[in-house]
Amino acid sequence: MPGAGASRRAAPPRRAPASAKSAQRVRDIVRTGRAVFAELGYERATVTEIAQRLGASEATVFTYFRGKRELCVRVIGDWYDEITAALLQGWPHARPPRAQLEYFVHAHLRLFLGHGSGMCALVLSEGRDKGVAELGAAVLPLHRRYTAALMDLLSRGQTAGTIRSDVPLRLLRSLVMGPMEQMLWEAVASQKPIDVDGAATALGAVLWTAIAAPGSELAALRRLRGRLAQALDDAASG
Amino acid sequence: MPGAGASRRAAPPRRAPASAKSAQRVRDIVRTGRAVFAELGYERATVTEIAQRLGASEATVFTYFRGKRELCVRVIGDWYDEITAALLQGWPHARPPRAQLEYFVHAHLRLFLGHGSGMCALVLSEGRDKGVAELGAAVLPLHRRYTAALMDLLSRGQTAGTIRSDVPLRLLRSLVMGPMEQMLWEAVASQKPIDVDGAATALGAVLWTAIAAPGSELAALRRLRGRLAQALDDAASG
Amino acid sequence: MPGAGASRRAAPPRRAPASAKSAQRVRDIVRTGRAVFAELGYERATVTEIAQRLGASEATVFTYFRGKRELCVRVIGDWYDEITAALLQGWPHARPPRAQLEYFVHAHLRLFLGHGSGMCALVLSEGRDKGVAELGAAVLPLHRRYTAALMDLLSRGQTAGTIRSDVPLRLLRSLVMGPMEQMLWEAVASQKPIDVDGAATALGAVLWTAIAAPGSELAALRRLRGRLAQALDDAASG
Amino acid sequence: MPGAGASRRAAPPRRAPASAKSAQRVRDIVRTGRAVFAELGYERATVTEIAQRLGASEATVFTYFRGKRELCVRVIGDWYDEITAALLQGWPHARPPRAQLEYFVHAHLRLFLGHGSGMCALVLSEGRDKGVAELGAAVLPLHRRYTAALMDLLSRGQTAGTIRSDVPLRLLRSLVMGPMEQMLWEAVASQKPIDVDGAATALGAVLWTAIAAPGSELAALRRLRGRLAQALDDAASG
DNA sequence: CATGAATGAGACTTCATTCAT
DNA sequence: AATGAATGAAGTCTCATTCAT
Repeated sequence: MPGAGASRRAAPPRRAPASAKSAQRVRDIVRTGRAVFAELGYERATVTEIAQRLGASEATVFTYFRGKRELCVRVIGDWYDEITAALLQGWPHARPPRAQLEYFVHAHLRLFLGHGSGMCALVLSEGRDKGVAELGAAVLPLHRRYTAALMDLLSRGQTAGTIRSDVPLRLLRSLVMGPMEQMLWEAVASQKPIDVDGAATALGAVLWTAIAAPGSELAALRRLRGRLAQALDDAASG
Repeated sequence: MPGAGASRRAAPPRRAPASAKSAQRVRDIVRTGRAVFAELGYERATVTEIAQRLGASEATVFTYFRGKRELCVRVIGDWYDEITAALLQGWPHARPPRAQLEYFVHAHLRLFLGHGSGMCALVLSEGRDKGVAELGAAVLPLHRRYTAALMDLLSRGQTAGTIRSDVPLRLLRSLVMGPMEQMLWEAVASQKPIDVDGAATALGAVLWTAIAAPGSELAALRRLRGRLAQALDDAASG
Repeated sequence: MPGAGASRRAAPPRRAPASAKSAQRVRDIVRTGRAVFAELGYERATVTEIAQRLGASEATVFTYFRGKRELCVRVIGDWYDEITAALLQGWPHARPPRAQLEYFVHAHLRLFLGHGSGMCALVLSEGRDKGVAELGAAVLPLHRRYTAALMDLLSRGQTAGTIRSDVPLRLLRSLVMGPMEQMLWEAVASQKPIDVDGAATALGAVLWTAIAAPGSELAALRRLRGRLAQALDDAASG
Repeated sequence: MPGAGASRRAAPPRRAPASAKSAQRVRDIVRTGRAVFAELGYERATVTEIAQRLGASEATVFTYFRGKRELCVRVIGDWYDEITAALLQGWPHARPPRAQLEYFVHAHLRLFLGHGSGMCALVLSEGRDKGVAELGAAVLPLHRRYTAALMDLLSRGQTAGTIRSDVPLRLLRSLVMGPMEQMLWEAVASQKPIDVDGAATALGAVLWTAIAAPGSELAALRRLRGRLAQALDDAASG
């Protein structure tokens, strides 16, 4: 454990990214790192490769980042910043919930599949790897921030009565995000570009019917069935 | 019927697994490999670790498997054989579609989270890693076989009119599998055992409403209400 | 008079330290370097660390010193200048040899263990490292200068007859310095402050009896024994 | 009894050194490692160099040793085993204390300066390095074991009255070992072979007078003189 | 059949040092 | 005079994989 002396600096590895030049260098490295990580995944990506594409030496990368993992965290964070901003920028606040959901579905697919879908695979796969726990821990809050608008939409929908309230919010989120992730994986696996718009429209429609509040009679009947099932259970076990 | 899955094992590893002793050796390696891969993930698992737990030398592993990747494919295949068999064995063919769906949800969560959820993480995460493309390619048909019964159920449901037909079959599958995968990830990430039964029941109900044919549910519920009222009447007057 | 020691600094580092400002800069670097080298030892100390504590850039250090090694040599030289001056300043020239020896023992321990004993370890350990041969070569004359007063004392003692003359001067020095170095190492290794005064007093007494001239009869007898042993040897081998 | 050094090698790195071949390989690596560490010191020695001289790959070294540090500890331990055994093997238990001391001085110089004196510098210098704390910690008990016979000698001498009792045992040891270490350093620094026998004889004599009980020496010498005179008389008259 | 032993190919990381500004 | 920035050159260590016995 070299350098175990006294109070070394926690944040930057060696150089303070104060100047404009330095900041630009950091941006370059992050951009190149994104390309390599997206293309190869975390484990197969090497700092050597990143440095080569950057036209710099490996040491330069380590001048700005403490290591491969930190760079990857930064790359993912950077990407989330970007897509979160893009998501929010176009959010149709004025439109009805269903339109907002459709916007989210649309935007989500488009953003995650943009630029070769490499980042999608990186985030969805390595972000959960047990081998790199810190990565997962770093991704979680970013993802939460990214889905915050959706959660807000669902929550307000429940309050307003347009979205079903018989299901906890978290499950609603899974109901929306889960199928989308499936589609994303299929797209990534098939390696060929899919019709994002078409898929998004179809998915949006389906998801809405899945989470929308049912008609009043249907809702009442569902409640009736639930109570009946419960009563039967009680009678059977009591 | 373990090992019967598809046409894996295209070329024999190095020598033909002819004798019974050899077959037993293969089984032992696969079992040990499953433990190690489940515990550490693909990248962090080492052949050395597997050999050590096996009480054999690394070379022995390579006597029966062409390499780490092939062993992992075999481990996953073996596991899919197991859970697919378990899934089918208890399948309630005689019961109505909704019950079958609920069975599937239940069984799926239970099987994927069984024995420490390590295999769940392995399959869901590394199985999609771009770094090990062959792994993903090998997992896909296994997963298809695993979900075949569900697809069949959905397909027949559409034909019978109990499941909505306004959505292509593949999307329906995503609608079912996606939310479940979300739950699995949450369970894996939280590291603590969850109430599988409770979650399965809740999820089953929600998923059914999401995929059921709208009209059919309403009609079925109305019938239920009618029969219930009749029964009450009979009881009162009898 | 720091820096006056011997003929160090054969070639100017890079630019002539002409101005007063420059001289001050050199002093600052040497002071900071002493702290870092003392704390971490030669190998583990880094120019980066020194520059950071200095609040300057690494390049600045190289502006004034040809490299890490040269800086370290200078740091050690500076330190020797200091302790040599301190040693001589309080030297009790007027008092008898034994008192002078005791003063030396006292002062030596105090000086070498002062300020955390880091310099003690640096000089005793790294100063002899073969990996940094130049360091050892640079330290030797400094150490000689430091012990010059002791040598003088011993020499005059021999002449005066108060210190045994049956032992060459160099061996006498080892007889004095050796045990002290042992004590210093024990102190450094144990990491805890020792009772310097007590140890010095005890050591001083012992060392004096070890180097003091014996009574005349004892001395004569020792000479007799020596000649006898020599004669026996000659007879045996001749 | 080489190899008897405590329970080092807590867990082998990867391969169990069970077989004879393996044990031989370990011996070869340790021998080569000794040469390289002795020649270059700990920091400047590289595993690459060791492997090259061994005619093997670096990986082979790491197969048998967890790392550079562990190998160095083993090298030093091995060396101490050797010199401790050699020291004890020739120990003149039957002879008087002074002869034993002279034997020790002789043997110590010879052993530490044997084979190029590289190990001497390694042990004396790096063994105390703060940078490699584990090394120092590993060397200490070995050195204690090495000096155990000396300590025993001193202790018994005090009890018997032949060695001065006005000084604690530990200080006595410093009084003996310290000057010897000084001589060793001078020998190492000068890079040229010294007259070990001559130096040892001189040093032995001096050290004895430094630690012997004052009265006892005088008495012994008087007896010697008496017997010598008697012998001369006899020879003259006979 | 089993394996002990060896290793090639790299991965990540560190640092003293240079140079243009 | 000062330094921000870049890097060459090593260094330690890991592991899947091969092969002779």
